[in-house]
Amino acid sequence: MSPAVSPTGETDDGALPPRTKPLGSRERRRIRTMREIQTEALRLFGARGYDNTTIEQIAAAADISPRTFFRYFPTKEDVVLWDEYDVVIEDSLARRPAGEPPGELMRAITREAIAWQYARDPDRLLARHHILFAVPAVRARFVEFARDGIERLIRGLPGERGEAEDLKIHLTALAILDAAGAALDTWQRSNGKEDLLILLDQAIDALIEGVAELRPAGPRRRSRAR
Amino acid sequence: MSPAVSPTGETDDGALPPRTKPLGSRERRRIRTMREIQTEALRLFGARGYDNTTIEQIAAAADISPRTFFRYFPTKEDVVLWDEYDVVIEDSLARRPAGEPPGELMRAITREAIAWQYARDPDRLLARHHILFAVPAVRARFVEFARDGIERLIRGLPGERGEAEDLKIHLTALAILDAAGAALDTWQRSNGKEDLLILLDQAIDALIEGVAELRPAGPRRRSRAR
Amino acid sequence: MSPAVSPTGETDDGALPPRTKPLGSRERRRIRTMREIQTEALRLFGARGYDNTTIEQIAAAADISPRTFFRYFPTKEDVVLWDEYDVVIEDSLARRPAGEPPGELMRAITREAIAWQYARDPDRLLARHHILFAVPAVRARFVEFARDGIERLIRGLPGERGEAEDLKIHLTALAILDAAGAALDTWQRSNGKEDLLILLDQAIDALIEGVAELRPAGPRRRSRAR
Amino acid sequence: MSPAVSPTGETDDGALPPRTKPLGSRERRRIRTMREIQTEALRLFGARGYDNTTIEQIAAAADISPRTFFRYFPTKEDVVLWDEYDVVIEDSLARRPAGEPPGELMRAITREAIAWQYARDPDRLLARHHILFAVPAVRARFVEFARDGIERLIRGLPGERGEAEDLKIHLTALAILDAAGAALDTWQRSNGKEDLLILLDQAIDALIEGVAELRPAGPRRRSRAR
DNA sequence: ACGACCGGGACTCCCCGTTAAT
DNA sequence: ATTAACGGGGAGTCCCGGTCGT
Repeated sequence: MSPAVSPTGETDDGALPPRTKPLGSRERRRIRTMREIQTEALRLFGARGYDNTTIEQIAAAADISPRTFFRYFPTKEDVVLWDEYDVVIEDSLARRPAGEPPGELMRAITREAIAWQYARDPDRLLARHHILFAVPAVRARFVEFARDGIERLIRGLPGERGEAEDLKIHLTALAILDAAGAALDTWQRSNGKEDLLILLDQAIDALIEGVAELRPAGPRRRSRAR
Repeated sequence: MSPAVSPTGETDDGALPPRTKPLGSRERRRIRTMREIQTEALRLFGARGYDNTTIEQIAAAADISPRTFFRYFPTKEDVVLWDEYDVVIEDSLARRPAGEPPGELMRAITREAIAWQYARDPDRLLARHHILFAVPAVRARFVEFARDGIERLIRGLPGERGEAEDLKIHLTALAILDAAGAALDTWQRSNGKEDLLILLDQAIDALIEGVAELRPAGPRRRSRAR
Repeated sequence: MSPAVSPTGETDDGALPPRTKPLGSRERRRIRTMREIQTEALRLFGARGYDNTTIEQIAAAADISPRTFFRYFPTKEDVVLWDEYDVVIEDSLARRPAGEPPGELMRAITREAIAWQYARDPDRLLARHHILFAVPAVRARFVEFARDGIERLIRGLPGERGEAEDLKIHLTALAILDAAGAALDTWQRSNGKEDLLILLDQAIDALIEGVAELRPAGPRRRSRAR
Repeated sequence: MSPAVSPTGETDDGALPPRTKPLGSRERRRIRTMREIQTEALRLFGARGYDNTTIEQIAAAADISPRTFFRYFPTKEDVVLWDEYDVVIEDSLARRPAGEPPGELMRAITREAIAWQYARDPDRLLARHHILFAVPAVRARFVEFARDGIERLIRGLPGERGEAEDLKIHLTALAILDAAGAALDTWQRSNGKEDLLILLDQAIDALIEGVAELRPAGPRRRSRAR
């Protein structure tokens, strides 16, 4: 579990990755506040459990009012899910080679997003995924969140594709996300002892193998050439 | 909206499956009550929206007390998700040929569960999936629900398998479920006009194609973590 | 300010007036709880002001949860407005002579409702009207409340009347209510020193005089016989 | 929905009244902004309902910040109530003949205020009163508002009167306002089809008739309090 | 088994005060 | 000198669970 060393020597806590366009001071401040709240929340969740921690307690610990908590995180679940790599994704996208097959693109984005958090603050990632694993409501929201991300990504893809093609990409991306989820789960169960990125690769390989064993159903009912 | 008649003539599609063991009269009564509650709930959801309908209103419409609602459905979401095929699954399982590859088994179970509802009461299935599609919380709970089903199924599988093998089955099953979800979504968006089972087969074919295009990552091990 | 002496010798606190049909034990209990809550609320309002008192404080003083407060009183305003004579009104109605002109009926009902509270617990009535007078939101809700009462009463009136007749009754009732409001205001400003019922009669007389001085506008624009 | 042309040929109905002192440019600008905000608000209220529209949405539609909304309108209700005739009232007052009986004065002012809006922008008046009728909180605030107006007017009346006289005026004015409210309600329920000013006259006539049927209570003093 | 009653936490909305930016 | 941004706080609604009596 190698802790993150920012390549830039910036001293401010929570340096972000090199950005195409830097964030305004307001945005920076907002992110810092969110991280502070998250820090307190994760601490309390770890100590007393997710369900046994109320927003009021989190707010008190973070020295804000309950009302303000909701200004930053629309729901209690979000304080677990949030991380800064959301911002990173579009950067990743910009760096992918043109013409890369969409499936590979999805995999690469997923991998980078995870790797980034993993390198930067593995403890926080671990704490978040302990809860993610244990609390259905949080997990559910995560899935929803990821699903939205996929749709946005597909819509953002260059070129014209048919519905069938989009469906293919969509399902591939979903399967990759499930694989990532499984990797994260295993990693979290090992308490961060295993190497997350290796687990991720293994999960994707397992996915490829498993799906390859399915027989296409198509010919049974459609005229499309066998 | 005509109930599905499979063009292939396969007998399993939607036919009322022979039950291994019949239900007790108490169980029957419970199921009838649940269906009544669900009927009223779906009617109200359709008329005023899911979020604008309170449990109190559902209870009033179904002539029960709010408290009793929760005796039948642990949450508001469940009244959308619930259907009788839960009971059907173990029957399906019992009828699968021994030695069937797990992936195929998962696909067959999924297909039968959907086909059963589709043949029996397509309008209700449609109403439920309209909501499922529109309300994130319900969708989330559905995913959770399905995920649990997979784990139970895997644990129930005969024979010994290693962790790697289980992971493979797990991810394959998840991918199939996602495909089923996509098919259901498309079907629901078409307002039931399209043939659900054909959509399901198409989705699974799309999944197979899409995942086949991924390059295994395994061999490269861990040249660089990031 | 003569305190109420219940004509019945019942020892239970808060005896209600002789009822056509007695209330169930559940209803009795509910009314007692509401009075307890109101007592605490009025005490706090008197001590610290209406706006400076939170529901949480009232709930704490009444030994209930805030949630329960709202089960009894839908809004904070209602805890000021509520009194038991709501229940009394239909009794009053039943005792009015058949064929009484609607205007007189309205006046009599209003008078009895006020007189009942006035005789029974003038201090409470005074405390409530101090707030009613001082807090616009409460006063507003009171007007709304009274208006509803009038509409219900009109609908409950026997016999067939045209729209024009209903309008006449409606406006007369409203005017009487305003007179009652003015009487209550004056009474409250005198801190209960004046005789409320005399004030009420004076206000209604003033209303009659004042309106009598208006010239009908009708003939200017309508064909109806002068 | 044709603006009213009074059959009587009276010139005061709805004509833009000559202003005693013109408004400053700042004031003009303020009024224009308020009208813009109100326009957007009424549009949203009509489309999605009063309660389902948040201040944030109104602010967004009017391109201002939520905070700024409150600089123009102290509450959400006020955006419905506000209109420009407030300014008109003192003009009306100045033009009334000296020595006019107070009751007639009240009636005339009320009538002019309504007629002015009715002639100027009947659609807006209708939209406002649809909400006024449907949303208790708004209606309540309107009553409060009108009541204040009455008190200010009475205080502004020339000459010395006793308390009894003031009470008479007060109650008469209130009754007239209720009549105006009833007329507005009927008009609004007819969707603006009926002639508002005729309805107003009819309502006042009904009031006069109804109150005339009441017997003065005065002489009987206080034979029995209950 | 059911219903009535109550508790509690999440969450939204209105509204206001303070601070910051223009 | 306005305007926006931010934070705070109270009211109110909803979901859901526990308890008790029937």
